[in-house]
Amino acid sequence: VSTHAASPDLPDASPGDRHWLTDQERAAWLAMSAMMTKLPAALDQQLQRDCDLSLFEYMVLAMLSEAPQRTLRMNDLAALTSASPSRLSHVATRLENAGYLERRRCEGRGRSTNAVLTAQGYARIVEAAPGHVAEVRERFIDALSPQQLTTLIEIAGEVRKRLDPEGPWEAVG
Amino acid sequence: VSTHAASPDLPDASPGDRHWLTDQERAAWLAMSAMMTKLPAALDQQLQRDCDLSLFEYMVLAMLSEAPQRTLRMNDLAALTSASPSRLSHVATRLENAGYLERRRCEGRGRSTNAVLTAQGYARIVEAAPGHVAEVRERFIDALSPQQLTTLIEIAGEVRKRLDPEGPWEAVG
DNA sequence: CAAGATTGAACTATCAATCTTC
DNA sequence: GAAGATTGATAGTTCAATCTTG
Repeated sequence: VSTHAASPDLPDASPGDRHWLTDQERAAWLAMSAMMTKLPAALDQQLQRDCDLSLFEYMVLAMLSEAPQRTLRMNDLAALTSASPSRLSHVATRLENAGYLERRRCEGRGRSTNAVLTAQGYARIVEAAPGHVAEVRERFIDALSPQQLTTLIEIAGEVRKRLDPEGPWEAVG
Repeated sequence: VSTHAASPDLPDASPGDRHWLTDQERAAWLAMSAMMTKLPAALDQQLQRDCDLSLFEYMVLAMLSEAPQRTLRMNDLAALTSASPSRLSHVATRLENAGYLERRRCEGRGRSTNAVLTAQGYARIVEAAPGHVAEVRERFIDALSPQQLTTLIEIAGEVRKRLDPEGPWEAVG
């Protein structure tokens, strides 16, 4: 019992068991499940080993490095990194203590906070990027054909609609 | 700087910056990244809210429920759930204390340990399954066409080759 | 009082070290 | 001494509560 009925060779499988997913659906889900677990783990390991950064920390610094003025509102940064406000806030505290970013209250109209990448933070991401990108290529991108990449973009788009009832602004970055 | 060059409108972008990934590759990676973060989070939430189980705990119980004798060696269970031995061991301790599984030394030749699902554990997974499967359908499976599912299985297979140098035994379960 | 953001407490995962068995 | 498995310490995430501003 996970996403389908118990194995038929089990003598005491519940009689009411039905197939919840077809074989194809089940295969897709299990494959996706394994990939979602192992791919981030592999990228995390490389970053920890070579750069003493987590994948999430990398994402935060990277998104800031690409933003105009290297600045983003905490709220937007959370959305770009798919993180909860709480998670981002904790990590921002660490990154701020490390000297990689600064937080400033939005002046003028002000209930929001800006995160700004420091020069040190920019140097850090520039240093870390090549190794990370190489890992993304080796473990992910280079494993796939252009057509598979295209389909994957479609797939992720469809899934996002189911996860974010509210709108995708547009392409990120 | 994340997986490609810094934005062109940045006055002080490093002159040596190059495109690390093509637009398509970058889009695929960012889309995948968001999906890998949000999909497990959504499934976790449903299970926590309705069943007081984490997604990983669910997977552990589910894999056991499908195994012959509802029994698996810890090592195999770790592989099936894409977890480190350490992670599985900690969770097994919790699940054992909750009465959902038992651990027994493999008798006869014995450096390995068996995890056995209890009747209580089986009841738990049977109870949790419908809600979980409904969520998997709503957030993932039903968003995709059969063709997309097929491609996704291929994609995950290719990526797995890059992540597990060693062999995939065969279809899981 | 709602939105944006942060905090502290409880929980979970990861890493290195350990223990046992072959 | 290596494989299978576990443990304890450390680090990170989540949840609920809080604080501030419009």
